[in-house]
Amino acid sequence: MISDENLILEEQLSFIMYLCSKETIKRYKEYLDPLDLTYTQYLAMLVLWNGDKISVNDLSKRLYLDSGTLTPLLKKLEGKGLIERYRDRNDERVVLVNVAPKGFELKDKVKHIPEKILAETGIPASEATEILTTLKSVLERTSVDKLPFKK
Amino acid sequence: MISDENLILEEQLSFIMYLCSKETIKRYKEYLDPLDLTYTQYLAMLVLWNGDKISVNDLSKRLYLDSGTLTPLLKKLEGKGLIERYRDRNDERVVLVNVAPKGFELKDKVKHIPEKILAETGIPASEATEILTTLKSVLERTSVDKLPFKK
DNA sequence: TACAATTTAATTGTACACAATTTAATTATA
DNA sequence: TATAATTAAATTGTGTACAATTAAATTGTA
Repeated sequence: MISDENLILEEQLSFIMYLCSKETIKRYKEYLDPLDLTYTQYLAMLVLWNGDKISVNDLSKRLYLDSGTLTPLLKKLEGKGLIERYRDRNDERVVLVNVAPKGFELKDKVKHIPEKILAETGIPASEATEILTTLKSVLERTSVDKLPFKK
Repeated sequence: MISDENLILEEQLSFIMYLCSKETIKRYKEYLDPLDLTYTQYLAMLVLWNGDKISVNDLSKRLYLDSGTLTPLLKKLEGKGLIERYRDRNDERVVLVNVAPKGFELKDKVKHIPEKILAETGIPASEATEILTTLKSVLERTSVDKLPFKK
């Protein structure tokens, strides 16, 4: 039987997921601040480091972010000299992005952040992998749009 | 052996947690929009519904939000007539908050949202409980500040 | 008891996050 | 082929989220 009293903040899965995300991003902040990168900028760089040039549209699908978030974010990364932005010659609607030379230098500095944070928190890598699998499955079932994970 | 290629966006636990949180909040949005509540406002109301009056400071600890976020949010809830804000007579630094009559009416309308969303996503309640336990444990180990979960 | 230290909210400034709209370019079709 | 429909980014507006600072009230202590 579900009474009103079951509506307790700390028992809400959505709230705990929201806190896990926020607190983890705070952990990243400690490492990213000295590199003058925000967490979202770091995510964008992750995509760009591991690939060739990519359109804003494709990047938005990978990151689950729309152009309203990405456009200013990419302009900031461009302003720092980390990426290059330019219109696609074959389709002038499309804006392509790729890492600039200065952006490649950063990769080595962020490479070990995830391991460092896991170590800090004392979460064993094996457990992290398990949780990752679980949450990927949650995401698949929760995700609203037909994006990469939903496919 | 950890190569650069392990730095793949979709394999980052932090990113998947961030997506789970965002996508879940989008699910809530569908139910909260008609009630003119944002997700964060809903969280604040959850605390207020299940308790007496509370100070902004204590609320901030429950919600893991600082006054920079809470002050404008509470002013909005007050503007909608859902809560009352007033200075504590015994300590004028403290602002107390409680649900207004109009705010109580909303509780019945949000009560079943979490179950509805679970049903939509097809995640069984038993699995949700398991994931909740797992993520509470992650939060405890990740949380930076000495807040409720860290104790 | 004066005054320094602390506490509590509020304020300021930066950076998302996303819905809705707009603009420009491309594609589809009458 | 002219025009309607679609697509891609950018823009606009609202609402967090948080660090840093400020201002007012309270507490601690010399």
